[in-house]
Amino acid sequence: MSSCDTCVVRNRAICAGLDNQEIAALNTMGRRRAVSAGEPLIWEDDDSLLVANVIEGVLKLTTSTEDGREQIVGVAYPSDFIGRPFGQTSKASVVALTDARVCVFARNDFDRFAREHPELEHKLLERTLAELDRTRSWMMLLGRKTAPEKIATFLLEMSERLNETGCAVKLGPARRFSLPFSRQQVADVLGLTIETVSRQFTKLKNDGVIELPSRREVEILDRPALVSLAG
Amino acid sequence: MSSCDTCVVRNRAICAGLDNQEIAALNTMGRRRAVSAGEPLIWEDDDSLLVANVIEGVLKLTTSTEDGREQIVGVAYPSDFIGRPFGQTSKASVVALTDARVCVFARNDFDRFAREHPELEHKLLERTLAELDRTRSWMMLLGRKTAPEKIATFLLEMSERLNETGCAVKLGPARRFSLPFSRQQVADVLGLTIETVSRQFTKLKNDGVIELPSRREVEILDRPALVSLAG
DNA sequence: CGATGTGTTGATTGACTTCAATCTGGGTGG
DNA sequence: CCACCCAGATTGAAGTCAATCAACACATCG
Repeated sequence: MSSCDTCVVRNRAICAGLDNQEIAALNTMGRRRAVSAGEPLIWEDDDSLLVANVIEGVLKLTTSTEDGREQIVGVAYPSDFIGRPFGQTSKASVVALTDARVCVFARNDFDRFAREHPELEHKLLERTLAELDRTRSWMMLLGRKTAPEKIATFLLEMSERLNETGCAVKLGPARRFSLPFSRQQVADVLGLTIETVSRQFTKLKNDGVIELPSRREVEILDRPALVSLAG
Repeated sequence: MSSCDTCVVRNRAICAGLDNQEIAALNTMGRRRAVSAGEPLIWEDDDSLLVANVIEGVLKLTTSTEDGREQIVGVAYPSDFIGRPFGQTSKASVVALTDARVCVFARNDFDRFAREHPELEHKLLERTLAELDRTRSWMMLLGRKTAPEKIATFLLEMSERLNETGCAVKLGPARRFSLPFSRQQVADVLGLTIETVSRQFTKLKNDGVIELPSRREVEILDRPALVSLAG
């Protein structure tokens, strides 16, 4: 009985496209693990001992300065791959934002397996290239955009990313969604302070661009306005 | 007569480790191209038609907003790989900062060749993962560091990167080097304005941390101070 | 030697942060 | 059941860092 058989991200994760024998081999190497909200999975600057596929939930990748400033450098959704294969240390911490389930592998085992299975490495390469693209466009946001632009861009990105997590069918961007981030975490994504995030949110609400049914809920009332604000 | 035979980055670029037959095949696909300082090689949002290895010189990867703000999202040195394989469009422009020589491939050809040569894809994966690490640590700088910290971090990174370009032997960081960037370009790397960059440079000079023999030259007088300022 | 592009320096402004007070809502124990 | 608690969020006032605006310096090149 293979747990891969029942895996909901089986067709979207890097495992997609592997044959039954390969899946079976991967299955013996990996194991499921639950990570509850707030719990860390990987520590910055630690030896890179494990890698994983996200099955369910959302996790943040962060780097910190010695004096405690934090920057969220990536967000992992279901079917995303996390950890640092082929490297000695992990340059970012990984912490669950929501309760999550992941499929973890010892990095050594995974590295060896990947090198023997070019199709898997290719999937990983495609994913890494896409992540690099996304990360670079986020650099533009961090370096050159104003607070209002950052918030607008963030909300648009959220409304897209949080909808992909469903099924294979490509849905449009969500009109209403539940943020997996606290205000502080939004600030850590955008390179702002919690107060600035709060102020910008209420401004958008007062301007009739969004509605905020609860702390974590966002409803986009005027998407074109948001797009125009995103710069 | 293969031009790869005489290639100075042959043992550091992704071509390293390929056998003679593979090198010969790559050689028929690629061609050398000179790019003079300021000349673009790839345009943002254009179809991704070519990829390349940097043989000599330094190039910048940039993204821009509609209203002309620019952010440098990466810098490519000799032996680095540029362009977007396995993707329809390039998300960043590539422009030469200095006179440069590159070895370009039609993306189609390269993609096909790479898929048939797992060792090459593996090299590319390792490179892409390393670049992602570097990019993420730059996000921390952009989002959370102050102007003095940005400048100090930048100078330290320059003193390291500009020395790796030599030979395979691992040299220590350079004490003195020539920036491949104008003040405006330094600003575009750090998410600052040209005036702020200039002021921070002169402040470091007045504090005896660095010397500025000419506009492009930098000499590090007090590295520990710089490390401590980098935050 | 002027012309032009690049860099520096100064004065002022403004956006975001910081500091501080208050609010809110979900959970708990009396 | 509801008063209380408390972390998270909002709002306000004041401060600061970097941007902007503006003038000038310097080098390179016809």
